[in-house]
Amino acid sequence: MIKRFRGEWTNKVDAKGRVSIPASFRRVLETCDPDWNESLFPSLVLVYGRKGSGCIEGYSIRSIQEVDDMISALPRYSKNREILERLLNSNSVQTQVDENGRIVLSSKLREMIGITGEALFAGMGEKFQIWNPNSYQKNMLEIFEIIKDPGSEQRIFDLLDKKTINKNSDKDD
Amino acid sequence: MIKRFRGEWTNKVDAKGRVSIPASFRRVLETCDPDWNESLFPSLVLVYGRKGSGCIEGYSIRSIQEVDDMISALPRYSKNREILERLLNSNSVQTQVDENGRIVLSSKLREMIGITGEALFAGMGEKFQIWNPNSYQKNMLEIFEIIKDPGSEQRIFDLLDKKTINKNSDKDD
DNA sequence: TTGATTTCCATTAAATACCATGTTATTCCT
DNA sequence: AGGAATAACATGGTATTTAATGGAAATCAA
Repeated sequence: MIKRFRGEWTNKVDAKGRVSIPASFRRVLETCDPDWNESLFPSLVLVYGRKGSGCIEGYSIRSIQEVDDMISALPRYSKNREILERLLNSNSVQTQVDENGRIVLSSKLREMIGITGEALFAGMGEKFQIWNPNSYQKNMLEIFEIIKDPGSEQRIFDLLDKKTINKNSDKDD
Repeated sequence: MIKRFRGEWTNKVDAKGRVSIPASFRRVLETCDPDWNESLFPSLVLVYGRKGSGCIEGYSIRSIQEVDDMISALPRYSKNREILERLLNSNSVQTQVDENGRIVLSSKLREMIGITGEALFAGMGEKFQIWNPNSYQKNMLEIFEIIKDPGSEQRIFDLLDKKTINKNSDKDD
């Protein structure tokens, strides 16, 4: 059973905004949608509220519920909760994969991330991202810049070391 | 029960990218795939994101889950987590051994490590690596260069001494 | 009615399943 | 222990299925 979004896939976006969700991503959406069964098509949530990010994020139903639960755990009338509700709830939309494995990106969403003819899907474990391919390439270059120094790359991979994870996860930004 | 990937094996890669997984590696993949039983074929994850490495890394399901769990333990929207998701999730793909014991290396993957007609599999304990045979040979030469000085070889093997492992693992790079 | 959105159908390129063969390794029997 | 029978492996070729995508018909909305 596939449970995590993996890999990079580039698909065409037509004039109506239709784009295929990579097949392997659909398998994840299916297993992570509690209402799904083999005769219907999985739902997902698109979040466009992380403004600086330059991409749209796609969540499985199970995954967005975890985020929702964390928001719900915050004090009900706190300013921080209000902000998170705006960025993750107001600025998002629930949709459903169609019978051909596609979703529709509205013109509003396409303009927001500057998508014209192609969309790049990047698996990010519990969620995925949709990018303009050029923007994605730039973003990857920024990441390689960050880890260019072997020491800093090692520090990041050290986060995956059992002995150091607790120590380091505190000061991780 | 076989638990670790061991040994070096060279197998043919055909025009479609099909290549046999060494039989002993399959035994490891089987016992380390929680969904596996004798009537089906084990899954695995190929990671191509460690750019400088020159090889693709293969993980059993159990092995990649340990990595995934540690990533999931990091703060959900942190920069470090995003970097690790990119290197280990975006730059990876889940696949399954077929009934003949083969997997398919896509042309993208083959180009990435410069594989044409043959692939060398190197057991690395909890994971394995796939190399162009020539690149692998060069990599081994680099390793022999590092341990050429008997003192430095000894220091590395000293890491396997129970009394020194904790002290040394901190500054291990 | 007309413009936009959604459903349905068709095509083709790619991925996957299926079948066959030679070769090596293992088992079993005498 | 020797040799025959059997099983497992690596690998090549072919057939079938699925994915991605374009276009048309149908539905909805203003």
